[in-house]
Order: sequence, then C-alpha cells, then structure tokens
Amino acid sequence: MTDANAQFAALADPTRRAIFERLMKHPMAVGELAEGFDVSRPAVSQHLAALKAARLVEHEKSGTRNVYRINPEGIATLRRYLDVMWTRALGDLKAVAEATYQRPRKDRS
Amino acid sequence: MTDANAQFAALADPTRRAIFERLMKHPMAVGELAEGFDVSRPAVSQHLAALKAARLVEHEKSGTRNVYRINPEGIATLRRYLDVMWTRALGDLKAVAEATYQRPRKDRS
DNA sequence: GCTTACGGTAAGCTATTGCTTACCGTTGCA
DNA sequence: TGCAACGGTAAGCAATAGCTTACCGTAAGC
Repeated sequence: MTDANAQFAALADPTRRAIFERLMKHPMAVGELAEGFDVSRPAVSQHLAALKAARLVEHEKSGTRNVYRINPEGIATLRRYLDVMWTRALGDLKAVAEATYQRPRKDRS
Repeated sequence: MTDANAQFAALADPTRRAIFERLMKHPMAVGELAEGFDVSRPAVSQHLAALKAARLVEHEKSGTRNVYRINPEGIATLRRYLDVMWTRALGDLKAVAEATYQRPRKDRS
C-alpha cells in the first residue's frame, strides 16, 4: 500500500483520528491514552499500530510505558499530496474547457 | 459524520482515490470513467456517490450523460485541516517537554 | 412512437474492519 | 524474587465496505 493510501485509511476512522488528535496535544502512553476513549486498551493499541504503519505517529519506550507522539513527517507527506491536488484543481480551467466537447455515444452491447 | 471524516474515508479506498485522481486530469462522464478501471460501472457510480457526499466532486447532467468534476472547495477543506495539524505538530515542542514528567502508576484492578 | 445510450439504485455476497476478551512477555519496585 | 503495571498480540465475532448482477427511469435519435 502506498504511503498516502495508508495515511488516508488511518485517518478515515473517527476513533483513530480522535486518538491522533489527542496525541496532537501532547505525547501520551497507551494506557493513559485509552482512558480518554470508550474503547478498550487493546483497541487503542491496534489503532496506534495502524497510525504507526502510516508513519503518522512514532513511539518510544520508557520503562514499561510506551509513549506515542505525532510524527510531523507523516503530516508533511499528506500535505504535499494535497498541495499537488490543489494546484492541479486550480489549473484545471483549461481542461474544463476542453472537456465540454461532445463525446460520441457508444453501445454497451 | 463530519466533513473531514467523510473526506478521509472517501480517499482511503485505492480505487476511489484513483477515480478522484482521474477526474483531476479533466471532468468525465460516468461511463467514460468506468472504462479506465477494472470494476463495473455501478461500482464507479457508487464511488462517485461517496466522493460527492464528501464534497470532493461535483456533477452536472448533460443529456443522458452525467459529467463529474473535482470540487476544489473539498480539497481546500482537507488542506485547511492538515495545515492546522501541521502548525500544531511544529508548535508541540513545549508540550513534548511537559510530557516528560513521570506519571504515577495505577492499578487496572 | 420505439429503441438505445446512459447511469442511479436495490439486493445479495464476500472480504475487511473494528471491537472484545484472553493471554503473554517485559519492566519496575518492594 | 515475587508482584503489579504496562502494553502488544491472538482468536473470534458483528458490523461495514466494496463488489457484482439485475433492474429501473430518463434523455436522444431514428
């Protein structure tokens, strides 16, 4: 799976995105993080694994605790993707004009 | 569902994102669009419905054809969201320092 | 009119996802 | 050394997502 795909998928789930945004406030350990949500700790652990696979978060062990934090580089990747989309969307006026042609009809048979 | 949620979900599926990127080149009718992918036309139609619900595309009827095009405003919404995330992630150094404190352990009982 | 291109929607099936509980290894502390 | 905190992972389950085929309404062209 490409990076952007995994990242969009990771942020698609509301719970997982909420976890991501919680980490945005400050780094947190898994258990501490899980207290703030109404899903179990393993569920949070699995969400974190998905976010990690998408390179959206990093983590570092501190004793028995595992402290997760945002990986800014992951956000940067998404931002770059959307910037490309954005400039293309704005530069599309030419293509819009071209696309007003009448395409010949076809039989689906 | 919030706007950003629907948008992330819409772009999470590889096929749907490919459809979105195809429309980025120029507006297209449904059938024409479906020829370029190895899924059926109804599947494409359903993907377009999801993209439309996420305000990522618009469409306009032209006879029997239904021509879809990118909705730049949808991309703008996502861009704004990521910009907020980005600035927060960079301004997080203070929070990182704060988070190095030792949290008291707790019994899960 | 009749027919054909076009595309949205319903129904149904399978694969995937998100969740749970149960279990396990690791670390810190008395 | 024993025990408690912590968190990753496996197994299983219900809900959802994405796909298909079948069907339907609408607009164009003869």
